[in-house]
Amino acid sequence: MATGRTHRPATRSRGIPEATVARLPLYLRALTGLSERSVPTVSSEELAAAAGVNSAKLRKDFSYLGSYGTRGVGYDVEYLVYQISRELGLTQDWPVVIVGIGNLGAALANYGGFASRGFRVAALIDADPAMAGTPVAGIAVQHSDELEKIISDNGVSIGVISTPAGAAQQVCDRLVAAGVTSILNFAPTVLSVPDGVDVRKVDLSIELQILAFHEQRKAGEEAAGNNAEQADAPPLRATPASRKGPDGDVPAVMPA
Amino acid sequence: MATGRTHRPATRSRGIPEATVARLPLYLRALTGLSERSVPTVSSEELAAAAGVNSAKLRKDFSYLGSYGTRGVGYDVEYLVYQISRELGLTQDWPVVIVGIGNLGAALANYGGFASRGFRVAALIDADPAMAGTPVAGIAVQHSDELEKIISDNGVSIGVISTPAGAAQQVCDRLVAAGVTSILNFAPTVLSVPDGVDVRKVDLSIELQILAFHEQRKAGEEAAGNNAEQADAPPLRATPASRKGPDGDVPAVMPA
DNA sequence: ATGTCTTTGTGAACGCGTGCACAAAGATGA
DNA sequence: TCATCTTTGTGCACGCGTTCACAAAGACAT
Repeated sequence: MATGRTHRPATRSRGIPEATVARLPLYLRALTGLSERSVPTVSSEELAAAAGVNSAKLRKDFSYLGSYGTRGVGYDVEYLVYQISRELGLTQDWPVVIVGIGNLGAALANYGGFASRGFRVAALIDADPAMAGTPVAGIAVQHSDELEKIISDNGVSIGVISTPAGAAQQVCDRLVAAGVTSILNFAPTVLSVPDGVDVRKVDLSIELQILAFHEQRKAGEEAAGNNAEQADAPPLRATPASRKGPDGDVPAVMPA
Repeated sequence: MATGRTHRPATRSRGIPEATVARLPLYLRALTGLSERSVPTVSSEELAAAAGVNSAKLRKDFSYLGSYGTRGVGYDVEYLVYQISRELGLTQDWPVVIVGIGNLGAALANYGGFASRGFRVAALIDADPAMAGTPVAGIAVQHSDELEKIISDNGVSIGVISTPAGAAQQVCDRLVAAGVTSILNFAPTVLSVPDGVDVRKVDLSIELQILAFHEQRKAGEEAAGNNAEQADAPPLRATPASRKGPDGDVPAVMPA
């Protein structure tokens, strides 16, 4: 998962653990698939396999929602779809604005999964006056001057930021001031928001770096298998290449 | 954060906790900013604020890497940048392939943060023959027939999947068979991979649903403030709207 | 009606991650 | 050289999340 949790100060919402909430969409997706194939009931074991989790975990997750299963049989697919949808708040309509219609913003606007489950793109907003009026995914881009009015008129409470990093905090502030209380941030920056506002961030670069770490570790262990010494030595695979970053990435500067 | 962790079977790599690894890129970004402004040293308190974390957590994270600070002074910025980069494996070059050049794939190819830190887009691959040869972000798209050869020739170990959900598992299998051992998955599917292959997923839809949950909770609590009764009742804000899904989303079916 | 068999729901144990609070370390100044 | 002051590094406790293992519950057959 490429998501970064941000400050949740031990506020277990209505008794449902945050970790469970994060898995509910996963279950919902698996259940929707079963529903489309007209499967009437499903056991915790089967559903867990489809969602890629442990069956005990799944049962415990569902137990936070209530006793929706039938012992000896399993769970009623349609009923569970409805219960999870309701718990996640997907039975109501969520107007969403996307700010920053570059490559990524356009991709998000075109993303089918957006509209499919209660989320409706209320507006696309960009700071470039030249973009105003241009249709993207069938919706005309509006200039950021209109931001406050759009939020207010449409009762938008969820905003997506896909601007460059430099503009993100400013856009965030305006969204919050206009009434947005949930933000999905794609810009590589730490956003600071007042209490009561939720921020989730999606950061491609961080995900890649985490993968690189594990990749390097695999290569290091492999090399350690050949070598006799402890794996504490630097991995001796490939050329270190001595990266020359833009800001003078010198080999190493011993401190003091 | 919009990332989904996937199966890490308690394999704390080289003693560095997974949670710490996930934060290292955050620190690195903050440090790079300081480095560009030629700040020589930084205290754990300052750096923690810049990265949006607790200072004690930051110090503990760094303690897993070694004792790189100087008591009474703080951390040498350049030195720390180098150490974290090395630990994350960013001092070497990582060729990456992106499979599925739709809106999202194109956005990823154009994403600057990609190339900036050791990651190099080795190839863009798409299944549509009509796309072959089309330049995206300055790189000609290649047909998926070439996938195995590209992976092999360039020594690619990291693959990004931005195909539709239906094609993801198949692409994943081919990538793994060709030698890829780390996958960043943008398709809304659970990928199954053999042991030794790392998968991280980025799922926009899941992030939005988590936000919707908290948003609904806020609205519910607010309503409970006005109302006298317990907050266990359904939130009475806005119209439930009775979503009519594509697959017959009837109000509710009581089980048995 | 009774017994068997399947599957849920959960009590309990364990491990990881977080944050407090403080001792150790070193810089700085007299 | 010695005292003071700042900041690191970490021992410890606590809470959340995960997993095991099993009793309770219900379906189904006889």
